[in-house]
Amino acid sequence: MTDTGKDTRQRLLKSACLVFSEKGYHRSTIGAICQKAGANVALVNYYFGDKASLYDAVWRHAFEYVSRECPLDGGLSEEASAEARLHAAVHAMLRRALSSGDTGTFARLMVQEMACPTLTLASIVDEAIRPQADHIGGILRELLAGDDTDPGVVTECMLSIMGQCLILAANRPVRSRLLGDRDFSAEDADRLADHITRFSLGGLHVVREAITGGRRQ
Amino acid sequence: MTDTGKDTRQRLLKSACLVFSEKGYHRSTIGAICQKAGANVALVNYYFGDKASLYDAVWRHAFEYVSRECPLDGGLSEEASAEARLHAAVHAMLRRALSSGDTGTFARLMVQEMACPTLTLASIVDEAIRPQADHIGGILRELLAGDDTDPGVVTECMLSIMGQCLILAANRPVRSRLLGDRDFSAEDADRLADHITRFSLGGLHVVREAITGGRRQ
Amino acid sequence: MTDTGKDTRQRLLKSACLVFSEKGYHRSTIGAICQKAGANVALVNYYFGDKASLYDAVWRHAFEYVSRECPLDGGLSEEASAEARLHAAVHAMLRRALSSGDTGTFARLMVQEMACPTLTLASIVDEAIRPQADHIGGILRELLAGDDTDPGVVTECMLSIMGQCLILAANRPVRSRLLGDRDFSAEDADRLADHITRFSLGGLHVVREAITGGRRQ
Amino acid sequence: MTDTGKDTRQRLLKSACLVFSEKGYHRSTIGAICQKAGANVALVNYYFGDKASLYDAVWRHAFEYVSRECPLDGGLSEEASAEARLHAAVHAMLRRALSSGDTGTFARLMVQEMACPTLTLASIVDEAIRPQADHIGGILRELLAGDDTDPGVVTECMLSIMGQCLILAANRPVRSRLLGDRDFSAEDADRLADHITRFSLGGLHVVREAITGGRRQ
DNA sequence: TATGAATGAGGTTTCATTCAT
DNA sequence: GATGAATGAAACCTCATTCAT
Repeated sequence: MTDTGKDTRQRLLKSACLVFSEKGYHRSTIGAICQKAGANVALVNYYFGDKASLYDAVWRHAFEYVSRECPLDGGLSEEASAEARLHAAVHAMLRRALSSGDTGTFARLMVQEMACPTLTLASIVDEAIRPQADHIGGILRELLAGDDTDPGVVTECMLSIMGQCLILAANRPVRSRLLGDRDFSAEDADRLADHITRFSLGGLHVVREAITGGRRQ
Repeated sequence: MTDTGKDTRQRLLKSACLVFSEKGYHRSTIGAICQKAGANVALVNYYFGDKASLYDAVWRHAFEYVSRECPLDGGLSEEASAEARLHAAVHAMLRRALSSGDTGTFARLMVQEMACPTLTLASIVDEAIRPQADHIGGILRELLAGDDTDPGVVTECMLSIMGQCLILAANRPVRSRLLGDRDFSAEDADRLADHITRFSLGGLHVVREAITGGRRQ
Repeated sequence: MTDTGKDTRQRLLKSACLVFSEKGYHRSTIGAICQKAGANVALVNYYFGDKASLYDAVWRHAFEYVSRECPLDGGLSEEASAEARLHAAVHAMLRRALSSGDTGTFARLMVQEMACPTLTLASIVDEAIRPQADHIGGILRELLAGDDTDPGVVTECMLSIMGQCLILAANRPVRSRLLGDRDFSAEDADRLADHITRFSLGGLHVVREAITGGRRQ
Repeated sequence: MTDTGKDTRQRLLKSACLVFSEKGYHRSTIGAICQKAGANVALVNYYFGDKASLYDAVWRHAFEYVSRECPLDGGLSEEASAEARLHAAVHAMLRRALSSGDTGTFARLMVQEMACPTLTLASIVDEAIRPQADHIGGILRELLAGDDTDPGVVTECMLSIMGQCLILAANRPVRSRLLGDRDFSAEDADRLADHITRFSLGGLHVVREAITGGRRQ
């Protein structure tokens, strides 16, 4: 019987993940979260303090979950080829972007924050987003000109790649209205990962040519 | 001659453009919009009917403004090369994404809708977003395999390109926290347009190889 | 061109008659009245002072109109039989109750006041309603026991008759929902006047029997 | 044991009965209802959802109360004479019309709806008003020509009787201004019921003569 | 005489939060 | 741990009225 407490807390957290990631912080109401969890409205404050702290807890949960279930290295060792590791990272980002359950929470929260930043934003960027950007950056340096690569170029290429992935995390209503039958779902992650990896390797190839070509002259 | 009347309406519209594009529909309050415009709260109702209709007016204004001041064809004729037209379209999207004034309103509203769609979404997509997607699609077909190109491939490449541009329209706080000194501003539009165009042409080259190479064999 | 003034005033008054009699004082808005009249909102205050004074003017207009077009004596001389004069009064009240245009305004305003009295109520009762009640009362005294009739009995019978007429002035939605196909319209005034007169003469006969029978014993 | 909870809901309902039946739906404000109940304005939403639902609850309450405390059959069995049952129905309607407390709420709400129908009107007519009209109609058929009676005649006579009762439910201010000392109160219900029953039986007698006399000839 | 603009008050509703039990 | 009740702030909207022209 001591489990009821933990259990209710978990139900609230799960419900909050769904609601916050779908509607964003401000459109979400504590009432809706509690109703979906079958819990009393006062319990959010009991377990989490207030709405903002619940939001923090949701972020932490989503980050831990996705880092564990859907890591950017895809299980590959550091010795795998840069191409393979890029494919793994793209694939992971796409699974995050296209999933609807727990796996998708993180990417959708990110889209929400990119539109409407909350006070939580700073720590989110520091703890969750920058490490992933650095991970991609490391792979890109290998694919470009090694450690000597101009950091500005790395940043540009990183944004090129993350942009291709993040646009797919935009809310389903927009995408399905725009794309109609051709909208994507989680099953398309493999195919899209192939496309984006190939497209990006092509792009990176040209960028590297420009760099090293310019350097040799 | 008097500063009343049309002037107040314009001030309200301008203020609403700023507030809506920065905070999104739901977080924006009529009170804040009117305060910034130096107008009574009831005037939104007087001039626009209600909050939703004001939002519609803001979209229309932003769309007209950006279509006029920052068109995707960049003033190029239809006979220009596909590469040049792609560069023009990317350049236009980047100026929209990175500008802070009226030019930037449209892209920021789009990011807001991708996170928190409103009831206005459907007509926005139909009237404003799809034509632009089609414009890019037309250029891409030329760069790939002509009118025979698999529509699915065109869609994927279009998303690759729009994704690279849209990620830059994410709210400034997120970007500057992540990128620090290397964050971009409107002055970087030229350089970034060069990068994204080059990167994308590299990607498209590989994609076309895969298509036509596969077909010829 | 000096006619525009009077003309606008008249249009406002007419429009106000329709709106006030349909919705009552409080649900009616100056905006709706002016819109129906094709006039600016400020003109009500210009011509009538404020909403309450417009309402007063409407009452006066409706009372004068109905007194002239639909008098309770129906054009009969004082020498006509009491039965004929009762029929005329009932007929007039029914035409007022069932008409939809100017003729119907007075009765509908009365129903509104009976539900939601306004500050105008007192003068309305004194100037418009009591004279009519007295007119009916006079006829009834003739049909009962002459001038000796107990005033309480006259009042009771007067209410019996006016009640039968006024219930037909209740708003059309209620009646048509309740009565369905058998709801009444202005064309039924003749038939209903016959019914109510016959019914009431029957009732008055019994009441007189009770009075005079009791007196003789 | 605490006075909170159910008690507050009841206080709100009671207060709403008073305010709605006195002023009608549109003139009544949630603020006034809550103030009279000593409750916070948000509690209407908490207990009833919104103003319209509170109004529904008031109707239901008033209907149940009056059906229980003041039924049209007055406790008489179906075998009682039609005259006695008519007297009971008239007596019940008058007690409803003249009472000031809970018993009077129903009739006063009805007068309000007859002047300013709300969206609730349709269900009110169906659930509360039509059954009562049918009850009277049944008695009238017995007093006229049995089941063969022309339904139109039954309707006319029913309106004659209900009209005599409903006019007494008109708001007190109107009546007392018109009648002065002779205005009625709940204590007059007995006497008025006698008058209206006698008056109506007289009227019905004549109507029946007209029907059956005409038929026999 | 007429108009459009502007204002302030008041009404309904929503919501995060707190409290007593 | 959990609940229902209660609160106050804030948001949107409506409307009568006033003002300058």
